[in-house]
Parts: sequence; C-alpha cells; structure tokens
Amino acid sequence: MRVSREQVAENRRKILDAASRLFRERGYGGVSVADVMEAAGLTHGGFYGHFKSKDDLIAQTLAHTMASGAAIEGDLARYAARYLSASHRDDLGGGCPTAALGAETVRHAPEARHALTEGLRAHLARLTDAAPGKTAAEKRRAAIGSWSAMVGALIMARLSDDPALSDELLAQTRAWIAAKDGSRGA
Amino acid sequence: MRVSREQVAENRRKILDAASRLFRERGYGGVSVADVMEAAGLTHGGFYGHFKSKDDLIAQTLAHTMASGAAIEGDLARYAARYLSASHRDDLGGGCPTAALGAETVRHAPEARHALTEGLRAHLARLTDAAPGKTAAEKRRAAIGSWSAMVGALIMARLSDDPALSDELLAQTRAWIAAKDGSRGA
DNA sequence: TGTACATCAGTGAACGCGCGTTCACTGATGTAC
DNA sequence: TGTACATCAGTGAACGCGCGTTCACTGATGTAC
Repeated sequence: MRVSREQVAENRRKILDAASRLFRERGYGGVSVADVMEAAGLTHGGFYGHFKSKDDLIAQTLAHTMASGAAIEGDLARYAARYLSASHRDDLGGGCPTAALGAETVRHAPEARHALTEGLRAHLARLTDAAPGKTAAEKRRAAIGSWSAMVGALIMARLSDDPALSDELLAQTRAWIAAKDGSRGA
Repeated sequence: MRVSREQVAENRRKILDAASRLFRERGYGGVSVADVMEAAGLTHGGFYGHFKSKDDLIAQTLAHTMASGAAIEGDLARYAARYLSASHRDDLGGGCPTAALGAETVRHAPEARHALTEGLRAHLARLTDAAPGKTAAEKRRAAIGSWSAMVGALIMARLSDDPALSDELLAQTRAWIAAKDGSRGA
C-alpha cells in the first residue's frame, strides 16, 4: 500500500525520532530495527526503503538529533544547573546524546562519530558565548572545562547505584562550575 | 583434560584480564564469550566452568578491574595531566574503565553497576586526598569537579574525529582544572 | 475533470549468521589405600 | 612411596534464538491521456 509523499517524510521523521529516544535509552545494541519500526508505528520490512542499514540509521539519527541543538538561555552556570539536575539524570531517552551515546559511538561507523563531533563543535561554540571570562580564550576554556565536567558528572550520576553518591556528584559539580565561573580563571 | 588448581586460578585470571581489555576496547556487545576465551588461550566451551553467564563475567570483570585502582602520585593537577594525555586517549583497552564503559554499564546488570560504583567511590576518596583546598569540603568538591571534567573530556576527545578538536578538549580541560585548583574555590 | 495504468511505500514471511549456552567426551590431576 | 580409581577442567560439536536483511506481494498514490 503506497503512501503519499508527505506521509513518507513523516514516517521517516517518526523513525528517526523513535530511534533517537530508543538508542539513548538502551544503546545501539539494545535496540533492534524491528523495535524502532514498531515504535514508529510501522513494520520492520519497510525499514530498508528509508535507510541503507542499521549503521546508516545510527548515523542519520545522530545527525538528526544533533541538528536540533537548542540555544542556550542565560549564562553557563544556569545552563549547568539544568544539565546537572535530577530530572535530566533520570531522563536518559530525552537527555543529552553525548552523555548517553558518546562513549559507544567511538566504536561505530565514522559517519556516526562525525555527526556527533559536528554537533559537539556547534554546542561548544554556543557554550563559549554563554561562558564567563574577559577574553575569548578565557571564555573558550571555561566552556570546554565546564562542559567536560557536566558530561562526566551526568554519566557518573547515572551510573551510581547509590542515590546519595549520585546526588552528590551532581551537586558538587554544579558548585564547582559555579565557583570556577565566579573566580574568573587564570 | 583436567588441570591443576593453580592452573585453574591462572586461567580465571587470564580470562578476566582478557575480558577487561576487550570490553574496554569494543564494549560489552562487541565482544563474544568466544573472543574472550580465545584471547585467554582457551576454548569457549570451558567458559561456564568459571562463570554463570556473560553478564556474570561482565560484573566480575569490572570488580576485578576496579580492585586494581592505583594510588595517586603527586597532586590532582599532576594526575589530571596524565589522565588527559594523548597516550591515555589513544589507549582505550588499557585506560580508565569509567570513561570506556561507564555509559554502557548503566544499562547492564545491577551487579555490574555496583562494581563500577564502588570503584568510583574508592577512587573519589583517593582523589579527595590529593585535591587542593583548605577544608575537607573544598577538597571533596575539587576532587569531584575535576574528576567529572577528566572523564567527560576523555570521552569527548576519543569521540572527536577531528584531531585538533580532540587535542583542544584535553588541553583546555587540563588548563581549566589547573586554574581552578590554583584559584582555591568559593 | 475523469479514467487506466504504472509506480512504489509498506507488509510480513523467510533466510542466514552469530552468539550465548549446553553437553558428551577426554585425559590429566588429586586422592584413597 | 607407589598404584588404581574417581574427579573434574577443558574441548569442540551442536542447539536455539534473535536480529539484520531480503523478497514477493499488496494496494493506494501519482500520472499520462
């Protein structure tokens, strides 16, 4: 049963959205092509009309997800407070793709790595604008240092099976970033 | 062909060492039980004499790997310089288990998460001792903030397919940690 | 505008491979005498 | 200390399942007239 061109485009978007969430929740290996298609409301056979392979889906999903990189509201400390919140920690599927998939993506197709790298580059540029510092170099350093701390802390907070340690990782990293920002670097 | 008790213990250690390196290099899903056994110089059939399942191997491998947490030589900035080096970035299989496997381990058996969490707790205690700060609270905060930044920066430096960006992530995060340490916090 | 046909997105069964796991067997180790 | 037997770690073939991928088919869409 053929569908309209608009329906095709919408189906493709649904597949990418479903894949984006599922991959972040369960990792690449934890999600089958059939899982993605079912979540998109389709059957698995139609998959290869949209994508060349599962690896192709992974790369395109990352590009799709990173393209919707939101602008940063407020300063870097404010952004860090939201990033390092319990609600973000508990929302794997809707949260930061770098924290959820960065480590696994190293081992995947070059296209997937490339999509994440370019998303990361764009995000660092936005963070640099929002970062404190008198010079461009200071702002860049604060952006990279703070962002590294955010990603690392979120991953470890999710990893920890001790809720107290998990909360401490978030709170202390938030405080450290805020203190660093206030102290105006070098 | 039965082997001696010492041989059994040595084989078990070889399996854990091989698994530790292979899992870090390729992730849990990228390594088969047969891969591990072959790397340990054995055949796959004998695996279930040592471990209950692949998940059991994963958990025991993490416990085994985290148990050999080295003491920290020098202060925290010195440790960070080594952690955030090109040679550590390029040595996935021999490098930090948290950076290599932390994100994936969230989705695995509770025992695996627990082993990593306890290793992390012990490591944070050692880092706290080496951290700068006048009070215990300051040292703890510096340890957690710096450690989060190290883990995040290493993951992103490995992820980046642009060598210049990769190097910048390491260098800026090193500088940020050093600056922060010098500035004596809040 | 209406009709006839070609196109092709999606369906669901099927294929083949890899992997986790099991099992009958082997032969060296450990032990009872 | 030496011998006979029981134990059991490791071997390699086999099993079964899940998953990525393919394919013949369907029927609605798009188009030529």
